[in-house]
Amino acid sequence: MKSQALKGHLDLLLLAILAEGPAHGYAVIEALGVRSDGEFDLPEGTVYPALHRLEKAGLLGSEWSVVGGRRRRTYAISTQGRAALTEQASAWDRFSSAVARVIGDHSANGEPSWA
Amino acid sequence: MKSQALKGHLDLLLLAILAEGPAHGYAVIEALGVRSDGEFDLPEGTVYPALHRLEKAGLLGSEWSVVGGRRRRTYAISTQGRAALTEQASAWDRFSSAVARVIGDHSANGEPSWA
DNA sequence: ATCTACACCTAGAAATACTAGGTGTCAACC
DNA sequence: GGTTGACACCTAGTATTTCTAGGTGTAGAT
Repeated sequence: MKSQALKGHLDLLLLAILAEGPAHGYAVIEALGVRSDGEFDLPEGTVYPALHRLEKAGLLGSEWSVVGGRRRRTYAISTQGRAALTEQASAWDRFSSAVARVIGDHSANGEPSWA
Repeated sequence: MKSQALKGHLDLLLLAILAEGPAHGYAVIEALGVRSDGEFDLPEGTVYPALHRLEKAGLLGSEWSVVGGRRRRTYAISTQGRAALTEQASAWDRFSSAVARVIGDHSANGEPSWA
């Protein structure tokens, strides 16, 4: 817990989207927007470098293609990526319920600890 | 949403702890550990600068004292800080439920979008 | 005397996410 | 024929956050 207890969660989101099937970067951004009901409208400058990072880490593979005259780089999750997804999803569960415990429970208003 | 959609959540945690009553830095770290059931065991180098930042931003006030021969800096949340807490708590709710929507729902496995 | 817990601090490194540009294709519209 | 907007990719540099790795000093117990 001492190590990066408050890490970012973008990798988890990207892996989750790609766990449903291969997609290219632009489609990943749109899927995140749709699946989050508009909460996530991530700039390309955030997502593309992250995809590159995940590919370099072996969690994704990619392939170029041309569709309708436009080139696309389609990413697919790897076995390692699925393992990372499982791990990060459970880390998210722990993290988010810990946050809930901290911010909820505003009832225990007895003596302040500093007396 | 386009702007810092994935911000860190430390400020929220600190404000939530201090909303229950004033406390000094070391006590805040311990309270976070206890309230999160050990999930958050944050290094001092993470927490102290964050408290300074929040004070500079006007969300906290602080006062020095000496207890048992040891000097302490006790922080208290300000009115602005309470407003920020309310705002950040609801941002957290939106954020965490959006994450849940993205990583849950692994059933819709129809045609991949890339055809 | 030394060690641990308490209690504070900072500088610099590492990582993350964003801004702000850039390239090029295609379809629609004027 | 020219512009505009959606599609689709990219990177360099910046801002911010968080962590590492030290440092100082008091008090109490061994």
